[in-house]
Amino acid sequence: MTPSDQPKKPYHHGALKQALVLAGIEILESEGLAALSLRAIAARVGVSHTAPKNHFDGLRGLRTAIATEGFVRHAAFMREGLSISAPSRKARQEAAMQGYVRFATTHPHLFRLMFSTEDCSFDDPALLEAARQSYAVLAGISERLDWDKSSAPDAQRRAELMLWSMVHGFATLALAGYVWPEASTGVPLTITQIMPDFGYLE
Amino acid sequence: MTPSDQPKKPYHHGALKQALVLAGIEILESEGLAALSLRAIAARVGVSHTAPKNHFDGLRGLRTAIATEGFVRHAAFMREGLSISAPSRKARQEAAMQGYVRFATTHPHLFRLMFSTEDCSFDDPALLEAARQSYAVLAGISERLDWDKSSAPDAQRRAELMLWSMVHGFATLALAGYVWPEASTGVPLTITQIMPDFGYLE
DNA sequence: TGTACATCAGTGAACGCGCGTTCACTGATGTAC
DNA sequence: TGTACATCAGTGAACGCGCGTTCACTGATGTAC
Repeated sequence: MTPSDQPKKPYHHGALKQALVLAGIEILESEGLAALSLRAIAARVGVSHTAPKNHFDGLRGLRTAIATEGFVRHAAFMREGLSISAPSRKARQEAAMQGYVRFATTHPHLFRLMFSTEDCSFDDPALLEAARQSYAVLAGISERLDWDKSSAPDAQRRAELMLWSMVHGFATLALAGYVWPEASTGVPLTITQIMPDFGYLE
Repeated sequence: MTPSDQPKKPYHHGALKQALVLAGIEILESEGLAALSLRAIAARVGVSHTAPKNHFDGLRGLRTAIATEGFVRHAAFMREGLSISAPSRKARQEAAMQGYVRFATTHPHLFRLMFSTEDCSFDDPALLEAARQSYAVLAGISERLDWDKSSAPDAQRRAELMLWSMVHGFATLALAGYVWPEASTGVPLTITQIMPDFGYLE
């Protein structure tokens, strides 16, 4: 047994950047956005609270990186739904939107961070690319949607934004606990239950 | 000129409770939610930072009162739109939803506070009542909406929640700057431009 | 009408807390030769 | 292969800041008689 076989705690972490992001997500899940400080994240990784400065431009940079990972998982939730969906366009549409909502309700604080101008820098290239991947999934299920019998040149983009608004609003209101009491009375409603059946072109 | 005619700064404010709420809204408009502290609000009114304790149960209570006033104004925005709208149901629907979005974009931080579980107590009776008034406006424009040709017993409630989700999602995404770049390319879209024409029963 | 007294509303100093930042430092790693 | 040196990554103490809370207080108001 050579000395190199002995367990040693390396001075350099090696993968601190990713470890900080994962620790940040864990803190979000268990304590919420307000607890997401540089000191708390560093402490969870077991590192000095000044260490993140070597990898991120302050708290805002780290939060942006966490939101980026959030968008990656967000897209994965929707793709996972699609992967087990029936092949019809309506079924795929429902599957993706249910994935969207399920992500929000499963990771409420991460979801909030992902859309918070206050906490994230939306001009960060990595964040934008990850967000774009989420949008691509949504755009995919709104193709040739016959939502207003219109063939205007921007019909596709309007349909995307309509579906996106609906599912995002539903998820956001669910997280807020449906502020208006009337909205949550009676049987629980799902995004599928409130989605109109738009039909498709062709 | 009697002594009582002289201007005097009364020890008791007289309307401190309402003054604190209004000062809080002003701080939200100019500095955002993070700046909304007890000390900042009290300083703006010109009062000791411990004075609010006599009227509110801490920062959370004051923030809840501010959100309550927010819902009052939110409903007023929608009603104002309705008051100058054409009488057709479609026109009224568009007017109310435009009012919803206009409130959000005009008062972004107040709007965020109103739907933030972290900052407000949604079980506060005054908040609930004010929120209910906003919901009543939305519910009014979704009456007998023929959105899915369905006459299921919960059709009305589902229609309300669908309209609410759509307009709330649109407003929220607008505030987030349409995180996905593709969504904001080309001509700017309004809630009216993405709203399907659902038609009405009867 | 006047007096005594309880209650209400606001003061201001002090406290402890967690925060992000700065700074001089040190150990680990990479590279030129 | 070895040496020198620059750079990278993380340390830990110290700092100042704004925060909400506590506390003893005082001035203003209301009420009982």
